Amino acid sequence: MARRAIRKTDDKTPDIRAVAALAKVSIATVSRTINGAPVVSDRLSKRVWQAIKQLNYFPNTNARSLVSGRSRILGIIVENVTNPFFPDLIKNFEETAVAHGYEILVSSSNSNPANLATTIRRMIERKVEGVAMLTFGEEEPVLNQLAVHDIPMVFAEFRFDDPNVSTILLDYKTGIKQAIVHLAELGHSKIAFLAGPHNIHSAVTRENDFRAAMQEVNLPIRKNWVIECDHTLKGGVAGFEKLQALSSRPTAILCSNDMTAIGVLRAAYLQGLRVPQDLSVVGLDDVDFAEFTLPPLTTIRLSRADLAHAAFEALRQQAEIPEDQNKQREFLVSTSLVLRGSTAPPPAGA
Amino acid sequence: MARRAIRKTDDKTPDIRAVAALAKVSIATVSRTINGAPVVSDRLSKRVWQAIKQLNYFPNTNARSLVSGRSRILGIIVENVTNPFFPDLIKNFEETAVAHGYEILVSSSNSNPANLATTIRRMIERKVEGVAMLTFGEEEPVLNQLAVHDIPMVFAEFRFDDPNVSTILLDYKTGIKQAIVHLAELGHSKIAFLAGPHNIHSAVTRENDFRAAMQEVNLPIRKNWVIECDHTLKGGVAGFEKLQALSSRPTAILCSNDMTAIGVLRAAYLQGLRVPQDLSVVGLDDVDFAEFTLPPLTTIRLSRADLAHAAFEALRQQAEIPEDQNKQREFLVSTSLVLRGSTAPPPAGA
DNA sequence: GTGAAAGCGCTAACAA
DNA sequence: TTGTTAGCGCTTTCAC
Repeated sequence: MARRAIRKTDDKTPDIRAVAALAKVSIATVSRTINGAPVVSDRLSKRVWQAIKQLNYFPNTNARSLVSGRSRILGIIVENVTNPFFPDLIKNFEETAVAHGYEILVSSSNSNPANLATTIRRMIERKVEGVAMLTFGEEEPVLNQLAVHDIPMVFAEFRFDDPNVSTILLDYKTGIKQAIVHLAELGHSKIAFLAGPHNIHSAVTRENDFRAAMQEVNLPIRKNWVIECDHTLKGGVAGFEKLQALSSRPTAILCSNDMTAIGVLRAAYLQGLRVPQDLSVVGLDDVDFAEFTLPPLTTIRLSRADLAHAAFEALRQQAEIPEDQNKQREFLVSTSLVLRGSTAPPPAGA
Repeated sequence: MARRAIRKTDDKTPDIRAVAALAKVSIATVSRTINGAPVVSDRLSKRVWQAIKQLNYFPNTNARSLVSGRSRILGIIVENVTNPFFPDLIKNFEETAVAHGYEILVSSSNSNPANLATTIRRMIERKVEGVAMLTFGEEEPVLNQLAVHDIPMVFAEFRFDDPNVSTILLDYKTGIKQAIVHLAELGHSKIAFLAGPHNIHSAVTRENDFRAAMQEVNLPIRKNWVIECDHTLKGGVAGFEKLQALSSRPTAILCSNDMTAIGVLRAAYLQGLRVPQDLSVVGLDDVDFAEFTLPPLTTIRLSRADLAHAAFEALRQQAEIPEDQNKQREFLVSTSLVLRGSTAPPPAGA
């Protein structure tokens, strides 16, 4: 109570009224000046900015949001697994958002339903203006809850016919084709594919694109050489061991993601197989440390920056473009091969 | 305008008044129920929760913050370099914060002064209740700006005598001592240290702790074998090459951080030196992919989870414990050696 | 072009 | 124990 009284007089952080008083204008004029309303005269505007500086005034975002109904906060939900792809995706999304004056709420939901519910609640309570759900699976529960609250959403590889929902399509085809061509040009014809789990859209798409690319360059696809793994390092190790157990082995392995490829690198090393001399390995994602592996991993880059930008842009349009106008509802993110040290011509005898 | 009218009647998101009306109580009772005030009778409380569920009501955080003066938002500022230590630190901080009902604002400030200013502005405008500045340097500008706004802060290895400021002390000594003892027990006596840049407190501390540990186990410190690097992979490569250029070379290298160690791994590999048979390497940090390097890196773990917890706890106490009560102002985070595959006895002839 | 005044949805006195 | 009411700091009509 005493404290309250003191603050009132002394160290109260300045509000819009204090600025108005100092600039000898109304609070409406201060508000207009700050928000760049085109009507304020230069004379008053100057006085206002001067007062703002003098008082070291910061507008209160809460009050602003409360009255305007706009929070300038966006949510992002990703898988919270050990895959280093996602932290980097969040970082890119955050940077883009902040550059445009938005804040972000990040979800750590471990594809655990209870966490997901909490996440959604957090986002609704903070009045997010849009949610990017970049999980490559399990979109439905989020979709349903958020739709009720009329919150724009963007998904990856998941289409839904609602004006509030945008989709980012990932063009794996281009990068995968480049990788297969690269391998073929090196002289490989025995190419295996370590696939991702079939319950994830993106894994299935990647596998299909591998098959298509192989056919386009007229290379045979051996049934034994396409193995479902789980997008983890351990899965890569297991996949590699299955391949090694075969009597006829591939000279090159394309992996559905980088973690799988890193598992292959590890397993090959332990078995005394040299990469790339004895075996070529290609990943997909281009996670940050793909360049730090030994040898540095040749991989298909799925740019997190591009993906993040697309997600942000989709949400921004939903939030800022009036309902009756057309907005882009589909975005395409491409991939491309990054050559590093894990590919070489097949060994002579192979 | 038409839209406004429609929303007003039909699809307006329910507010506290709607809940009160449906439950036939006052809005104060609804507020008390939601916030767990101990005075509400079971009878009314039940009616209120029922109404909340029925209307699918979510409290508006903006309104709450506006009136209560508490945002339940914390800020975190870290270095935004390629060092993978930091994203993980953020993730841990975020998880802890969310678990306690806080949101976080992340700074991407690249130790660029303009970005820093923007970051601080963002945080002040959103009324953060505390800021964790885990940059290991450049604390002063933040300190000064935030102090004016009476915002609690926590720093790493940076003490400042203000009731609003807490400090996290990092006990590198324990882990470094363990590493040196480990190496000595393996038979190494020729141990080099690839230091971090001397303008970062933590780098200096690490180097001092290395020197102290060496003395404690009675091992000589060769001047040539302590080299200032820059905590990057490239710096590690350069440091290794300087060591190799010497006529007398170490059999083991302790690095000031993991990125440096990974550079050494890389450079050693390219020179045909086998780790750990020909050379033992130890890192410090235990970044996520230290276990994915070849060989997996033996390193001194500085737990990001512990650091994040300490930072959160420091801020939480500042925010929640009344001014006149004592709060913990110093926190200690320890380190410990993690044995993996990059250390072994020195080669026979060495 | 500018100002007065009405709330945005909620919490916390204060009254009953 | 419950209700009434006064704002929190701001944006936005609506007058002037």
